[in-house]
Amino acid sequence: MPIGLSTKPLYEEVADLLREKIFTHELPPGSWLDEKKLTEQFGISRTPLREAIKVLASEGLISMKLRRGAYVTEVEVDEISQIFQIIALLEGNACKTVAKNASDQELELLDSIHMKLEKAAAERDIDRFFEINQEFHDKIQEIAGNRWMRKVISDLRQVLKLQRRNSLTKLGRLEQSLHEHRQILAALIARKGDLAQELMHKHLQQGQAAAS
Amino acid sequence: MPIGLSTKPLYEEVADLLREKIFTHELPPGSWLDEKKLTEQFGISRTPLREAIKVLASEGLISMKLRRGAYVTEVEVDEISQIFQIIALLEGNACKTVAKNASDQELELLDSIHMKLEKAAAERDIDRFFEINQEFHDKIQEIAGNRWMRKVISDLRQVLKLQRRNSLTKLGRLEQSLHEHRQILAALIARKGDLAQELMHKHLQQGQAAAS
DNA sequence: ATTATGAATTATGAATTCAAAATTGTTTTA
DNA sequence: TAAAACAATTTTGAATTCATAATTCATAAT
Repeated sequence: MPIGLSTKPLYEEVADLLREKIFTHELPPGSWLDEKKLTEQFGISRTPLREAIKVLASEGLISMKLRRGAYVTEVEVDEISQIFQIIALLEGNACKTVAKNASDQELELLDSIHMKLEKAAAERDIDRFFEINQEFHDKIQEIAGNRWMRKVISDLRQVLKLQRRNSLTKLGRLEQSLHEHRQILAALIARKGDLAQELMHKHLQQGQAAAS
Repeated sequence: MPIGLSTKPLYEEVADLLREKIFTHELPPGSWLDEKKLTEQFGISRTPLREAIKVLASEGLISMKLRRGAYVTEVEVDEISQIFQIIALLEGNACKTVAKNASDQELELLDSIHMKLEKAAAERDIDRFFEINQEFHDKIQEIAGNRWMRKVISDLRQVLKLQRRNSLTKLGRLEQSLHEHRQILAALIARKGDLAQELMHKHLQQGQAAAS
C-alpha cells in the first residue's frame, strides 16, 4: 500500500486498539485508563489517545470523571437486557424490510451465508460460528438499507461485548441458535415479513447474553 | 456558582456551543469548520475544539475527511425518513412499556404535561408547543426506563435537527399532532399497550420532517 | 488564453509543554 | 498510635509548538 495514502488518522487507529483491549478484557470493565502507560504501549503522544478516549466515551464504552480520568464502562445486568430489547426491535424490523424488498439474489446470498453457518456448526468451530453469525445479521442490516439503524445496532453490539458471557459455547444454545436462523431464513425466502420479524425478535430476546 | 466546582470539561462546553451553531444553521450542513476561526470565537485553543469535533463526529452531526478537516453532516432526504422509522419503532415500544408498567402518578404526570401542551396550542405559542412536545416524549422515555434507548433516540433526534423544516408551524399539522397526542395519552391511561404503541408509531411516521 | 508547474501560504495532525488539581507520602501533633 | 497537616509527586486538562499535507497564488510554457 502506498504510504500516506488512504491511511486512517491516528486517533482512529488508537480507538481500534483501545476497543480491542476492552473487548479482550485486557482493560476490564471498571478499570481506569492510565494515559501514560497507554501512550508508552502505543508509542504515541497523549493527544491522539485522548481524542480516541473521547470517541469511545461517546460510544458508551468508556465513562469519564472530571479531573479523574476515564474508565471502562460497567454495564449493569438489567442494562444488557435493555440493549437486547432495542436490538431485537431493530433487527426484527430489518427482517420485515428484507422480506419485502430484498432481491432474489440478496436472499440467495443470505442463504449461502447460512450454509456456511451450518458448516461451522457441524464442525463445532465456535469462533467461526460467531463470525458467520455476525455476518448473517450484518447482511440483513445491509439489505434492509437503513444506514442509521446499522450504526445504532453496531454501537449497541459493541457495548454488549463489554461483558464476556459467551453462553453460545454451551452447545445446546448453539444448536438452538442455528435452528432459529433456519426459521428466519425460511420466512425471509417465503417473503413472510411479519413472521420473519417475529422470529428475529424472539431469536434476539432469547439470545440474551448469548450475543447471537 | 463556586468556580472550579461541578464545572464541565472544556471540550463538552465547546461541543454544546458547536451543536448550537449547527442547529441554528450558523454552521449550515455541508459547511467546513474553520478551526482557527472557531478557536478565536470561543477564546480557546485547538485542543479542546478538536476533541469536541471528534465527539460530534461520533454522534453523526459532523463528518470528517482525513487531512481536509470537518464539515457539518448533510443528511439525505431518505435518511431522514430512515431515522424517523427508527424513532417510531423505539418510541412506539416505549409506549407499550409505559402502558404496562407506569405508576398512576406517572400517568398523571404525563397528563399534566399534555395539558400544558393543549394550553400552548390554544395560545398558538409554537415555540412552547415544541418545547412541551419534547417534554412529553422525553417523559415517556424516562418512564419506560430504558437508558440506552433514551440515548439512541436523543442522538437520532439531534441528527434530525440538522434539517430545519419545521412543518409543525403549519397550523394544520399542529392540530393534528395535538390530536394524536390526545389519543396516545388516552391509550396509555387505559393501559392499552398495543394501541398506544401503534398510535405513537403512526404519530411519528406521520410527523416525518415535522419533528413532533 | 489556458493550462501546468512550482513556491509560498495556510490548515490539519500530532507531539510537547505548561498549569492546576488530585493523589501519595511524610511529618507533626494530639 | 492515630489523625491531621503539609510537601512532593503524579496525573489530568489545556495551550503551545512542530511537522507535514493541502491549498493558493504566481509564473512559465504551450
